[in-house]
Amino acid sequence: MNADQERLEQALRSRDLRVTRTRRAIFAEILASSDSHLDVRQVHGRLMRKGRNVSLATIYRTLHLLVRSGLLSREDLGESHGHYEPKKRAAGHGHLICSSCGRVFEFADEGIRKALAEVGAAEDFRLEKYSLQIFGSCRRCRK
Amino acid sequence: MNADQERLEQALRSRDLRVTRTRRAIFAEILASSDSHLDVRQVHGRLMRKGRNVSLATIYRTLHLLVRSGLLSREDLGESHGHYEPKKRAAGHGHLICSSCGRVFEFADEGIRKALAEVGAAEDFRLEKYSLQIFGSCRRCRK
DNA sequence: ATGGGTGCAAAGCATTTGCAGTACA
DNA sequence: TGTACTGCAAATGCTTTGCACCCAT
Repeated sequence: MNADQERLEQALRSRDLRVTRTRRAIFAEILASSDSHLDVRQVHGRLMRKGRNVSLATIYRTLHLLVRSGLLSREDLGESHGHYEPKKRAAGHGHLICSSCGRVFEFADEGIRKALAEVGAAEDFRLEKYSLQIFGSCRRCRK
Repeated sequence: MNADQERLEQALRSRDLRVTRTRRAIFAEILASSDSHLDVRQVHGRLMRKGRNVSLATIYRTLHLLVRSGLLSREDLGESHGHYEPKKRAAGHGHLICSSCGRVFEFADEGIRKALAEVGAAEDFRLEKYSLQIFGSCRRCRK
């Protein structure tokens, strides 16, 4: 049993929720592709290909649950559906999205964090989290 | 005929598109509520209340058109549907969104702009535009 | 008049929900 | 064993599309 699965068990048990095979599988799938920002259909496809018959409804329910429990975060990458990734410690981080090839690069820059805090302060706004998407073209696509 | 309507005519004519009553009305509605970030249903509601029988389909089509023409921009404010506002000169600006009352405050901070450009440069990414949402609680709601 | 614009209804996606059956504590 | 969990299918919400009619040019 690895550390991530233990975090999952702990999070679920502490909320009197059950630790099921399906929940383990869904959580593991997101972690295994932590740099790909999977969407619901991708998670479903990967599980089905492994012979796990999991319904879309359960995936939606489980992902919501894991987001509420603080294990995952849902990201908006400029498409009509959401993407999921393991939750970072910081209260937010940004995504560089290539408009051409669609690849996503993450970043968490301290300068931005500070600039955001200042903007919030100027408006007397208590910052909880932020969501930042930068669209552009990556080096590979510019050639 | 005011300056905004002239901009609309110019934008449409230059693309060999027709200047219709319906398009004028939709554009005017967004401008009239430029600080409210209207969504499609709100635009529809306001027009209907004024006795203009405009279909949702046409509103969707027209808003897309105006975004493509550079007159409006579509913003994602963390809901499952989009919001529209007059397009600003700058290639992007952010929104402070109160998680409690839902009010939206805009800002365009030079410090953030610079920090973003630096992040892009570090990854050799050519920045086209950005979208930034800061969630938190406004002063009024914290009391 | 003629081709683009519009309303209406149906279709398309992403997501949620009701319900009956299944499996974890 | 009892109840939360799950699959299935139907429902929902937002948005797009097909088609016949309408109106700017």
